[in-house]
Amino acid sequence: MKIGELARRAGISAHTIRYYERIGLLPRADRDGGGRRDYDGSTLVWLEFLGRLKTTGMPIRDMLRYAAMRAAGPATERERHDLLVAHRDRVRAHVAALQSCLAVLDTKITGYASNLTNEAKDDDALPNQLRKPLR
Amino acid sequence: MKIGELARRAGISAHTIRYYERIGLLPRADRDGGGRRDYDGSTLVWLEFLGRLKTTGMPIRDMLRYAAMRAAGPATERERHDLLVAHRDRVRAHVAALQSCLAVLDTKITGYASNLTNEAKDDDALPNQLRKPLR
DNA sequence: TCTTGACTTAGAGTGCGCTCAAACTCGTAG
DNA sequence: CTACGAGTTTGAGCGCACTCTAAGTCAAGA
Repeated sequence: MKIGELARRAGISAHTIRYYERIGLLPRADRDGGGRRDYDGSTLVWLEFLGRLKTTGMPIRDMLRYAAMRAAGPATERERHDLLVAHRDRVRAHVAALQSCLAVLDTKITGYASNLTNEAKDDDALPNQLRKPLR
Repeated sequence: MKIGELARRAGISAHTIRYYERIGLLPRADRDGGGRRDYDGSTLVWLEFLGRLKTTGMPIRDMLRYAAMRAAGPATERERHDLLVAHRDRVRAHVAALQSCLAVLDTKITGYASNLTNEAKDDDALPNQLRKPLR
């Protein structure tokens, strides 16, 4: 698989794939006769996993640590486990924070919506000052 | 309230508050006799709301749009409502993505954990090749 | 043979959101 | 009076994660 196809399948740009290789997030790719990168399916699987880590907000330097451990073999499995557990905990906390923010957003949206409804229903029935303020 | 106290209470730096004022996210603050910024509670409330937007990943340029609408008065309420609804939808989608990533993380963590347990229990009972691979 | 398009490299540039520096002014405590 | 800490300004610098440029190579199709 050439870099273009891998990029398309992983949903990132070929530029980004080369960048990842440069910084060590991807191992140096095998080359074909003309010096072009040639990938197999395992790279796609790895990129998909990196995408999960990225979606969940892991910084590249931590992905590098994980990638280095992976490359170092099974002796690092405990460390890898611990890194993922710590990351999962952070992600869970972040999801909780987002949900609390969503509740605030819902409240505010409801406020705007009822205000807009009132305006449509009884536009001049109340002076502006008596409407529920929105902040 | 001086900028230092506001910063402490909002959980951001005074630098950041001045930066927000510079770019128009905060209105120009009232000054005391010596030209220092003097805030009332409403600024803290606004900063707290901005913090929610930030936590949920809204870029500053969208916060600026929202702030500009707020400053423009009640005529923009429908637009503000729509902006928040669009944002809420994006946040909900992001939460869903995070939860799907969390499921993948859980699976991987379980894989490492069982592998670590096996190693502790019957370290030499199986050749490495027969262990469940972890990717 | 010629053209097209995907690929190669090293390195420069971009956008975001701060974060800090330098040089200065105040108000208050000792 | 002096020292200190907290504030002021403009503008530069930073860390992150790409993203693009320039100049060149290569393989396949018309």
